[in-house]
Amino acid sequence: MPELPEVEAVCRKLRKEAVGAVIDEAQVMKPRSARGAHSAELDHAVGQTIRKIERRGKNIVVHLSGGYALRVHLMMTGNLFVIPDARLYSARVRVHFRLRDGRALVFEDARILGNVSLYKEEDLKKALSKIGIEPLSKEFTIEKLLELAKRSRLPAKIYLMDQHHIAGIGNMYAAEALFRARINPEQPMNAVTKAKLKALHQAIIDVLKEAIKAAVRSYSKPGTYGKDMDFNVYGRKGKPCNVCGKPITRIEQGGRSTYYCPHCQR
DNA sequence: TCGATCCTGTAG
DNA sequence: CTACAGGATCGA
Repeated sequence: MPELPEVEAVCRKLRKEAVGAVIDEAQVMKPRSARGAHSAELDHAVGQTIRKIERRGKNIVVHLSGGYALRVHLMMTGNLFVIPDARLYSARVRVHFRLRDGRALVFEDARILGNVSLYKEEDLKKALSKIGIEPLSKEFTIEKLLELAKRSRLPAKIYLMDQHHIAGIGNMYAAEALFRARINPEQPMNAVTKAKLKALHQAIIDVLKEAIKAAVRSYSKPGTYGKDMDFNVYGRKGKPCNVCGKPITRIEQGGRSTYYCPHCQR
């Protein structure tokens, strides 16, 4: 499920449903799903109250009483949500928190790539400090992006997906933002013109905000996974560009697919 | 900085 | 059957 907008949608829903609940039991079905450096045993979550839900990049942070916090990363196929009856959970649930009111907070993850780990608040802060700037925060200004871009020769697409610089952008929205800013995904970040970086700054913000709206709307509706938003380039290999009509190209960057319009993005 | 790797599901 | 998947980490 995850790029910033989808993670944001998950967080918003959890804020309504999970805050105030008390965890009575923590059950790890797949040990791989509960690994994590510096993480404490999940048992420490038992007896604690869910105080607050935050998002940092693509991470979900569930603040608990007692100085602990859960960090959840959905990776490719994870999801975190509340089920009405703790006993009725799917086979894909990897971590299960039974709540005192009979419900459960469950981490579902088909591919077992994501993870849930418990930290002491202090340690978590340290762990998350390596993540880059939040693109929807007021700190993410044009000047900030210009300054960041200057320091990297990474291809623009790889750069956008690298969580150390800007947090929360993944394969789909990186491609979309680059298309809107007319930037070639292979162009080194420090070689992108100032005008295009300005356009990119706005494109990132617009794309993410639109996607959050779409994700919130479609979230909870089954079968809408991947259909939050209409894309100009992502997944459209060979189809006509919405601007110039020439075919969209697919290339590989860092082992991932990149879609773009070679005519519009130079 | 690159490539392999972690896993399973699904589309072609 | 093979190719590919909205992600990140690790070692060489």
